[in-house]
Amino acid sequence: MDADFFCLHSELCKTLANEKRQMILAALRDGERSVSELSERTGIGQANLSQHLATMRAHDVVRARREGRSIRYSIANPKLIQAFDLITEVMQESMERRSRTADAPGA
Amino acid sequence: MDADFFCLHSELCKTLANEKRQMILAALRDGERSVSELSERTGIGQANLSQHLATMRAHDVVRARREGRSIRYSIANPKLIQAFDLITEVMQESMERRSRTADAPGA
DNA sequence: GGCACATATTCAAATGTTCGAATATTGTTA
DNA sequence: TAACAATATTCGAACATTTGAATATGTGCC
Repeated sequence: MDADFFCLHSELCKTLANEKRQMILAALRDGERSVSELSERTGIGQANLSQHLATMRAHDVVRARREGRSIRYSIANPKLIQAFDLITEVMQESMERRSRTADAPGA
Repeated sequence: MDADFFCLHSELCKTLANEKRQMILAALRDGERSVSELSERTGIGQANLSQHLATMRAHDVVRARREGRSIRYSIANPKLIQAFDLITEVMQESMERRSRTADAPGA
């Protein structure tokens, strides 16, 4: 595990670490969507959406495929969904621990 | 999944999405370490290390425990290691695909 | 070709992150 | 309690990210 490894790894993480990109990924969870569908579903404006999609394409997080007039995006690797869900679990467990600690009589 | 969810989720991701913090996590993988041990292992300076540890503490990514003069850190939730490894796999698969594509005769 | 539609790119301002130097805090031990 | 060792915090400068407005590109259809 050299410096390069951590650099690449954190680049990929950074790609996932953005509220809007997460909304986009969530919208892509159950299948391909066109940019305009994504815009409707997420409420993100056209330009910004396209920018985020470009970032994710560049890091191989999503795939683009033209179909007629529109371009349909999908999640490139199902493991990304697993990772997303794992982080969700960590988040929930940490919130549970927090509320348990706050409720504890000794605190 | 509301806006809050994505905000929290991406906050946690952001905490992981940094080269140095990843080095710290990797150094904590196989057990507790004091700050000075971490500094030696990772080559990160004291102040900066402490800043990153504070960020990770704030997001419940690591735990701190005093032992004698030093403070020993550990990873708060083993699922974080799973997530780290999943992202590693995604990264590797994406690199493999890339080199296969580059080598492909049709390209 | 020329128009309309869908998506991408460029630009610049606002905002957020990272870093080391300096300094503060806090437990431990004498 | 004073001195020390270990860690934490504050500050400001450098750098990176995010955003919408404007504009460009590409595609299908007449």
